[in-house]
Amino acid sequence: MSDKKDYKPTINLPETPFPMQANLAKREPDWLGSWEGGGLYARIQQDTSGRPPFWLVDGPPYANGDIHIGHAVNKVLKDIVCKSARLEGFHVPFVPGWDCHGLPIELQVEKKFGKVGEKLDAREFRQKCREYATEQVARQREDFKRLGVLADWDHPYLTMAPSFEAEQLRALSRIIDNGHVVRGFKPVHWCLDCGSSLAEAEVEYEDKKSFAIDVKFAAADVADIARRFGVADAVGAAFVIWTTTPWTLPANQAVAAGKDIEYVLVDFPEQGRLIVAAQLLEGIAKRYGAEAAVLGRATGAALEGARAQHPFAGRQVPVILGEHVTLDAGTGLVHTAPAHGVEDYVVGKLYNLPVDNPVQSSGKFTDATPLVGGQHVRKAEEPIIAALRESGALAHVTQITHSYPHCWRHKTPLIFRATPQWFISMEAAGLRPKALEAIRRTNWIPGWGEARIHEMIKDRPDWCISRQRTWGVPLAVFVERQTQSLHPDSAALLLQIADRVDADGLEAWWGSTPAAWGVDEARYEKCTDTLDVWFDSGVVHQCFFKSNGFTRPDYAALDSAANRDPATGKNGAQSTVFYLEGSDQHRGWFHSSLLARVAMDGHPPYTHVLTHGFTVDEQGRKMSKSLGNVVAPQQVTKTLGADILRLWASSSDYSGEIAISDKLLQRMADAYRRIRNTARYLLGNLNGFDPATDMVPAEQLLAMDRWALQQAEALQQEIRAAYGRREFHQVYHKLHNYCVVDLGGLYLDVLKDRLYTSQPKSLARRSAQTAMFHIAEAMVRWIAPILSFTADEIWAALPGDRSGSVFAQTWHALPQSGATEVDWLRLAAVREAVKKVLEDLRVGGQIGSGLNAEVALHADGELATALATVGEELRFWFITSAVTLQGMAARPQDAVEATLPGGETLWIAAKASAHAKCERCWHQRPEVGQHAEHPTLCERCIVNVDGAGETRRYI
RNA sequence: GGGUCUGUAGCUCAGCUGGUUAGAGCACACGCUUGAUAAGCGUGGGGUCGCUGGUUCAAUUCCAGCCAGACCCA
Repeated sequence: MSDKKDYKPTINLPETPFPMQANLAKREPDWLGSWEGGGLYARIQQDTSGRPPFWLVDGPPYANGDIHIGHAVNKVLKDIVCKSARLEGFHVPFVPGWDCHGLPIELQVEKKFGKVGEKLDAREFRQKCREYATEQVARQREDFKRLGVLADWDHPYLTMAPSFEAEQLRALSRIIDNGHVVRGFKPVHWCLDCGSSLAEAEVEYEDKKSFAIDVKFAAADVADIARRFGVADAVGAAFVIWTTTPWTLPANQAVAAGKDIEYVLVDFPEQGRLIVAAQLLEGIAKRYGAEAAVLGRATGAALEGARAQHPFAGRQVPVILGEHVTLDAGTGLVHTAPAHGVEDYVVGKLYNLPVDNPVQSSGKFTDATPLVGGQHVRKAEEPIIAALRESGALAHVTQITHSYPHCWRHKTPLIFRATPQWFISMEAAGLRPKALEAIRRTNWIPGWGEARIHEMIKDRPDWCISRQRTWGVPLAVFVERQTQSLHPDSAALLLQIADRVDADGLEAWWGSTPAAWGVDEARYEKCTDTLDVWFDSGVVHQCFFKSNGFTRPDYAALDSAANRDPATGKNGAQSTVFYLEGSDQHRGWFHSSLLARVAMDGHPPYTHVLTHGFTVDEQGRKMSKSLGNVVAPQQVTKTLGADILRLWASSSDYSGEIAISDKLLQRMADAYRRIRNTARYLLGNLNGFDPATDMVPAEQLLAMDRWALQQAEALQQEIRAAYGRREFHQVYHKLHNYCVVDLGGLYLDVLKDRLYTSQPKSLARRSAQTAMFHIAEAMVRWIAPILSFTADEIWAALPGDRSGSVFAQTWHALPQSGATEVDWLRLAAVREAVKKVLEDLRVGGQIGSGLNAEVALHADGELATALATVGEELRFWFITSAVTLQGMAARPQDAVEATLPGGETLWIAAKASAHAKCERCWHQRPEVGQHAEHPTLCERCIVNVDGAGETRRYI
């Protein structure tokens, strides 16, 4: 045996199988496999079944195309909400859903198999749509799963499931029964190429070049006009309207003026006497290339009721007042065709104007239409303009380019066309005020969501729920042939139909005759419309619970005073139904869900509604293929791993735009490594620690360990609060800062000496391990909602019983160890000051490691007392070889003054140690070389190696 | 054009009801360590708080306008 002893084996270095390299992209799929194989979701639901419920209702993505980063963000945020709610002690079912009907799927199927009636009949076409949607759901489901989203993937809800569709018809039955459904003729976006109306979401705005014409509507009674303008003579006077849709002139029913706008009667040399808005006269004169003499003035209000001659239809139309009349462009007088414009329709209703619509579904004018009878709308404009010119009614013509609605499929300009449609009326049974009240009782996160949806509901027109499509849930009602009104037993019949659909699917309706339902075929016909797909998803609150075997939440109870926070008046104090979607859904799903539920029973469908922003690139631009800034979630999971994507999703304040780029993701990977390594270090030092036998009681813990646990407790409260506010970026920042600053930069760094050099089973080491164990127990839960894969991996590596899943746990109860007599904040401030002084020595080349130095602190008063409490052990705090404490007066020449944040000052003198370095603990101590047996060790190391072990009290 | 928002260091975020030299972390630079080592520690530089006015003794924080961006609607 050599006389040189090897002390390395007496050092307790961290050891753990938990790898430093996560290799997430490669390993996550294996974990997923074991989650699925072990029926993790079902097991957790079972383990947590006794808890109060927390419903997160999944807004169904549309079953078409692969998921993009926006889908990923949305589902991950939902998953974080669910997982954190479980930690908070709730039972949280998370059932994913898909929106399966609608036009985009029809288009995909058309592309593959042709239009309905070409190669496939409607029934076969629907079957193909169903197959297509099924494939899409399967694809999207795999991508969502890959993100680590813990949900009931084996039992999703589908809007095309017969049980869902049946329940949807029952919902419609109730809404009809409550008197909300009305039939109307309304102008809707109409695609001349589809030959059908379009949903709002199917409309795209693009630039279009249009004729812009000024048209004269001759005054019908010039004496009346003269009187209104206070002039003697108005012979030849004409109202001038401006329009960019000349084809709508055949349907003109009025000229609209602004109530408070001032109009002038002017005389143009060639055009004659014209009536236009005073403010716009200058521009008009420029347009006509002539000067005009003002003859008289009148407000719009004074013109109401005047009569004008339609330029070619041979009828007189009234001058009416409309709030939509502006002075932005034109003449201040607006051509009004109720059949071809929403505002025109609305104002027309006030004045009881006819909604006569001369345009047929084919896009051709009816034969009876003056001037352009039988012609196609697209070919009608030039003849109309020519005729106007000929009759002298055309004051001006030009072309302009403006933003105009287009069909998203054909990219062709749309028209507005009044068509018979079914509506959920905002007024018929008081839906609007009820909905506005329901909004007030709902928690909107962020708070401004309330104002946003309130403004939308306040102004929105009736909800058109009828569509002329093939792939959808039928508007299964019967209509009287003569009057085109609903069968009086519609609500009851719908229930009957729903039961058949439940059993046999939708074809039970499509293939049926009225007689099959006991309806008189001579008098009633089947409505062949489908329901708007927004109605499908809008009744998820009714359908999915039933279709998936859950008891539906009691919406009345959710909306009752018992569930209301008396301070805020908001529902959800006891029981929660949570919706979480992108901010576009204020107009979309939040909106449709609200209207549908309120129409059914007057209650909001949710207690909490959270919205997030959209993803943009690092320069704040939206993602687009042409910009090449698209980040695909599939690519991220394949390269960096889902936990990196999840960490990114959590790191950003989602209330605004959420930026993503490869660079940002790389940053997240760096942050991830830091968190992972912190966990790994904790695990490594728990080597040999069995909580069942080695745990140190709280009151015996060393002071610094108790302090560390207090910090962890304080942080846990902050993290819980942040999860509760759903401010996940706060969780991320707090967690990361904790790992970097509190643990890495302080506690764990200082702790190393004790962990490594004290005896394995000593109180000194067990105390540290106890604290680290609790910190790890707490931390694995903090990160579980976000870094789910990593949390599971840590969970498995932690000592103790791990038979349950980390996702079924509640927050870790950290031991209440009580305050310590050490003033840690002061000590931390002094530590910072010492580090600066040491850095000066380092830069000067006098020391390398801090252990090369010894420090003398010169302080008085409370600060001196605070330091003296810890005394000798301060050297561990600063990670230096020695620390001495003296009064200010005794400071040497080279001492450096330091001022603490609180204003206290002290002097710090640091110098390189002259003593030999202990081979074992690396402290430079005078005792090294003094001991015969262990000449290379310091005193405490000798005790640790050969004796009873050193005693630590504080650090 | 209307509704609802957003704009603090290169990046992600703090800055409560207006009040001393605007804070973190990351990134960056320079060191240390080699017993968390494809790790860890320390020190340091970096912001006219979107712009312009206004209120105030005092504004990143209140008001108005403007600019840029997002979602929704027209």
